[in-house]
Amino acid sequence: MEAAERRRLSGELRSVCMRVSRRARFENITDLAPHQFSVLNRLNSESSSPRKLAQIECVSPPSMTRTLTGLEGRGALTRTTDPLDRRQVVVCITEQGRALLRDVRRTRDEWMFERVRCLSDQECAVLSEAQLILEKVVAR
Amino acid sequence: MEAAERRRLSGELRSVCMRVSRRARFENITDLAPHQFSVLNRLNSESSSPRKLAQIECVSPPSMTRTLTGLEGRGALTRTTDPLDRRQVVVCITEQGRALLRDVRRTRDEWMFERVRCLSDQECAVLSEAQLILEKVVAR
DNA sequence: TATTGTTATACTCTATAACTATA
DNA sequence: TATAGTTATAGAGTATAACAATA
Repeated sequence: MEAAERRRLSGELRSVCMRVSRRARFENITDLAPHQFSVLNRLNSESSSPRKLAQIECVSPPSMTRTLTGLEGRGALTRTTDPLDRRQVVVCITEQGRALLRDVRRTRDEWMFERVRCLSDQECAVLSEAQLILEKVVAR
Repeated sequence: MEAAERRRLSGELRSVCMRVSRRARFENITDLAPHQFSVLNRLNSESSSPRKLAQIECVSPPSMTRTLTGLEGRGALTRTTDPLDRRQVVVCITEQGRALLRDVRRTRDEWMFERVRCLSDQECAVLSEAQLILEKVVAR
């Protein structure tokens, strides 16, 4: 495939991915803000500290304090002092937090599934292959 | 393809589209906020009024006023009174606004193209088919 | 009186700077 | 003195309610 054609494809793909993303997010009011979801999602993999979370999320420490306070107030995470270095705080997701995360994912996925279920087997096969390629694209 | 498998595919696809979207947007500081881009993009197709824009963008009229004031201050659009109904304001994109829009698109598409250019012809063919299917998905 | 757009005001999320506690 | 986290304060974006201009 020529470079010009690839450039056109890139633009179209980027555009359609953004529209899928936008609709899956906006058409489902999950009452969990994007930054809250992102932090909770991160904590689902492993516990962390406010500072590390702020760095990973590219947000200032005070902003992260606020985000954590909100999630803590909803029982989605706990903040405890690190016994080895009492300056640090250990942030852990709770079972309630995990449940919240599952709800959000389910709601978003539901939007997509409603549409994918109407496609032909052949179309699904193409999307299945495409998904693997896009994983490679986004991994870089 | 079975429903369970389709459900899995939907989830994976939704997730990868969101990651593509996020990276294409965040890794390019374009100095045009998402809501500004969206409005300007709309005006690129046709001129409109603040009220119509607020409805289309699902935003309150005062918020739209603010957004328009910001874009007007940058010379990206003009606001003129409609001579036929002097209550209404006609919002038009300027040549400077169109140039701004092109810049943002180019920067975002460049991120995608850098990755698509490294794929095989076969992979591009799959993505090309997938793009058309996703257009159908997102149109619903 | 109804409609369009803006201003007034408040709430949320963001940031930088100042502060507290610990190392 | 340096570091982790929070509080103080200010700057964008959002909203609803109140207002001015026009129909």
